[in-house]
Amino acid sequence: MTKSASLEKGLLVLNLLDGTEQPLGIREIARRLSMAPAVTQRMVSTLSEYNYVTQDPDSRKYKLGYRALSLGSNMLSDDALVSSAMPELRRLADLRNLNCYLGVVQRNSLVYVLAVQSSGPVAIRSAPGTVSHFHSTAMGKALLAATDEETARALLGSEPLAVLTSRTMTEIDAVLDDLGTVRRTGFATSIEENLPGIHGVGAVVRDASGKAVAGLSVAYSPQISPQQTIEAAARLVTEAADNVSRRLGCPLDRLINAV
Amino acid sequence: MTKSASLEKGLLVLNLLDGTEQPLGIREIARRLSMAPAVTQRMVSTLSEYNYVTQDPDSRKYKLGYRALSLGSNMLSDDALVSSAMPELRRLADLRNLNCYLGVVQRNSLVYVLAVQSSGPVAIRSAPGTVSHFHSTAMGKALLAATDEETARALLGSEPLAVLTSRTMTEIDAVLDDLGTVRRTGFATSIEENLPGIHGVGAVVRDASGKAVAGLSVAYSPQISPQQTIEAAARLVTEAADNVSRRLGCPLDRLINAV
DNA sequence: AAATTTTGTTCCTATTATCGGAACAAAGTT
DNA sequence: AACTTTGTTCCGATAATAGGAACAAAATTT
Repeated sequence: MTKSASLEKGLLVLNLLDGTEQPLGIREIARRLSMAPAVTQRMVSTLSEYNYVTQDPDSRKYKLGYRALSLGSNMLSDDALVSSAMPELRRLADLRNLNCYLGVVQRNSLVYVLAVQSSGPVAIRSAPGTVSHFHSTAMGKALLAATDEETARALLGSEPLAVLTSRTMTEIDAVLDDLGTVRRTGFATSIEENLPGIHGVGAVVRDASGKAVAGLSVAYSPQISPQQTIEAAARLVTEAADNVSRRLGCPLDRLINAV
Repeated sequence: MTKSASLEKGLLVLNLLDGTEQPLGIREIARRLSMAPAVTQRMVSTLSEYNYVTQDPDSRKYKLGYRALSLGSNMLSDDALVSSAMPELRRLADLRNLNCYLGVVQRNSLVYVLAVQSSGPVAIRSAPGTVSHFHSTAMGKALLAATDEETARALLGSEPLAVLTSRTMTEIDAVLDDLGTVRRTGFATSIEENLPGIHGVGAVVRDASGKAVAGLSVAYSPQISPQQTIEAAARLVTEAADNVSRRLGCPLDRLINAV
């Protein structure tokens, strides 16, 4: 695969600016990326022309522009999946005080597409576009369970599983074993396996062809919400996932709580 | 301002892919951008390597990748303004069934940063990053009114004002005249000036230095919500804006409803 | 089922955009 | 007021890019 060096440099500038809070000057960007200031200047000027970056009028430093925000937002608004899931997530977040997520598999990665924070005390931040792990999250395990073992192994990857908490499953076979339970019950759990002190419950959303197209999950802190139980959350999640699936035209017998 | 031709081509590919719903093939992208297929291939490969675009495994066509989604989302989560405003918008959207927006001025453009749709029947879509007009929206006029006439003229631009509805103000001087009322009352209105059948009310948010840093607005359809009045909406909007300003450390005497 | 068009992708070299040191003016700092 | 550091421009040596041609794999048509 041949690649364009100049375009790559521009993307590196975007990545850098996306990762830093404060605006950066041309020479500082150049330093961090080991590029010549003149080159950096050219990249930044081009990015600026397309509003991917903007220059602060006072400090003359650069930060991400609004195009960085708007890029990809059409993916959300034009999407049947997103518009079907949004009301369900909002309902769960508002009425039940849960942090709700919708995610899809893209290029063997688990990507969050929607994140609706509960208005309650703990907002578990996870911005759209963020990549997460299959083996440690309830959403990830729910999606794994909807595939065969071969695909699941491919999604888990060849590298050692990342250890995120003391309860993260570290063996691929242990994860695969867990999927049997997920398939039987219709939902997956993550008991402090992804974030310390956070419980998650996830289930899959299916489209008209019955294929699993997304994972829907909720997360909460049992320390702050002691009245919340896995079982109650599982009921809410599977119902919400089924509601979305129904809206996508999924056959009724493929729903988690099939009739 | 010199610019990088290759980077520009890559950005054009992103713009194209962002604007089309269906995935596009290499040769189709090349055709629409008048580029050679081999060149397009190189750009797309590079963008793909950084996950800005992904290739559909079946059709081998390309669409935006998850990096297009995640780029810029840190702007939202790390931002004091956004995290201060989000709860207020959510409250207005949920309890009062209003579509709520937060926007800032960037590079002489009015950019939506947050959009919280009401769970009610009419969701007035406006994705984050979208650019809107100063002269036709309540948020825009509120922000204009917070500046002096010279700055306001600069923000309105030199081109003729876009006509969006039959009630859109088309004369710059008429808009500037209107700002006096906005300054006196503390809020701006848009009565079907931006979207037919949609009323909007907006006010400004100020930071610790008292500077207007953002506009907060709500929109609703009076046909569907006949009980809603401009006056009631104005009270909610100015209160919400003041709450956000307070959270940003704004001096109390600079608030709209000053003590 | 065979023929044909269209697809994504790679190769290659003339061409052209890019690189980066040097130079400049404007801010900021000492 | 002297000095440093900043964003920005210039320009010749250089290295990356452009794009036609070629290929194999799909998709389409015959």
